[in-house]
Amino acid sequence: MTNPATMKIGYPCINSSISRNAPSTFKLASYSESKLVKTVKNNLIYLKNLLRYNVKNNLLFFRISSDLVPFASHPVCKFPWYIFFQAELEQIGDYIKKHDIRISMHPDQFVVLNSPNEMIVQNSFNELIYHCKILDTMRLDETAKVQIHVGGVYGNKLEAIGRFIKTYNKSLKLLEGSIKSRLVIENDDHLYSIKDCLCIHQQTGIPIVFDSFHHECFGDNTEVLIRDPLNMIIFTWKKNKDGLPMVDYSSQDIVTTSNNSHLLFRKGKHTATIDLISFKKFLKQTEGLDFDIMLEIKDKEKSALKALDLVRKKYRHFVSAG
DNA sequence: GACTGTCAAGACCGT
DNA sequence: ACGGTCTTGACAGTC
Repeated sequence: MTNPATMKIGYPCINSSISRNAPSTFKLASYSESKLVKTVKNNLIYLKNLLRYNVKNNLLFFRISSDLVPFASHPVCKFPWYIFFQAELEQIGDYIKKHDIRISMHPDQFVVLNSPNEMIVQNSFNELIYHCKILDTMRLDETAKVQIHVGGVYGNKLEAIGRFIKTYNKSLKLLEGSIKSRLVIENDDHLYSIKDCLCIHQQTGIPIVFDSFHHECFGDNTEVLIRDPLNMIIFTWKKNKDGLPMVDYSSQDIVTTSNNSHLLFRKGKHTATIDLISFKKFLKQTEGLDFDIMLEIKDKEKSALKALDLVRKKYRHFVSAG
């Protein structure tokens, strides 16, 4: 049985029921140190409010926004924000640890470790260093992960995978911070499948995040199995070191087409809110497997609350017994 | 106040 | 070689 006492439910980056009192970022052209300090200060206040909301509502898995410190990995930023805001970051870290909140971060598509272009790889390193610096300064352990996609294919997937493995095994450990121990890879929707990620795992030991939506989109799957691939990635996580496996979940937007009477998936589109019938099916298919789940759905915390409610009802006997 | 173009960054695809 | 698209929110400028 999936254990509702350990499974954590969360959502990424923003919460639509918590208002902001100031801009979260600004344009590069208007960069200044004072603007950066002001913005980060506000972002940290927002993050604290958001975490308090999450604790109050039992949403104990959260993805911290990559925009916490705007332009942190850009050459324009020489400001040692991690020293300036050290006390506040530590304080947030203490709160996270106190309430046992699971944390992840997800750098944008610009992190491409297997690019043939050295500059792009270097920029990717800088971006990873930035992400880890946040988690390190918060003094979070290795269960707080930074998830990325494998990258491009460049006409030869085998070579591209080879470059990824070489970079991971040789270069990443030379970088500062906890990058190598925090990095995890996620299957994407058209280039690297779970199978491809497993191939990389075999030669690196990198844990794999299972994205159910990308898995459904990948290739021409007519009948998509969830349980088998999920079962395979679970063993890529070392429970004591990495924590529970992470799963990204979102539901397909189903649309009708004019020239076809069947309902078709429009690949890559997310629904506005969680489809509880699909989610129920997902829970049924994954019964007995232990993981934390991140709901990547437009209305963020609202869907997470609906999902939590469903899980609680489904496992009422467990919760009341435990 | 509403609307719209634009934003640091990459890869891929069709033309 | 080049522009559009992916995806996406929110800033910033315009009316």
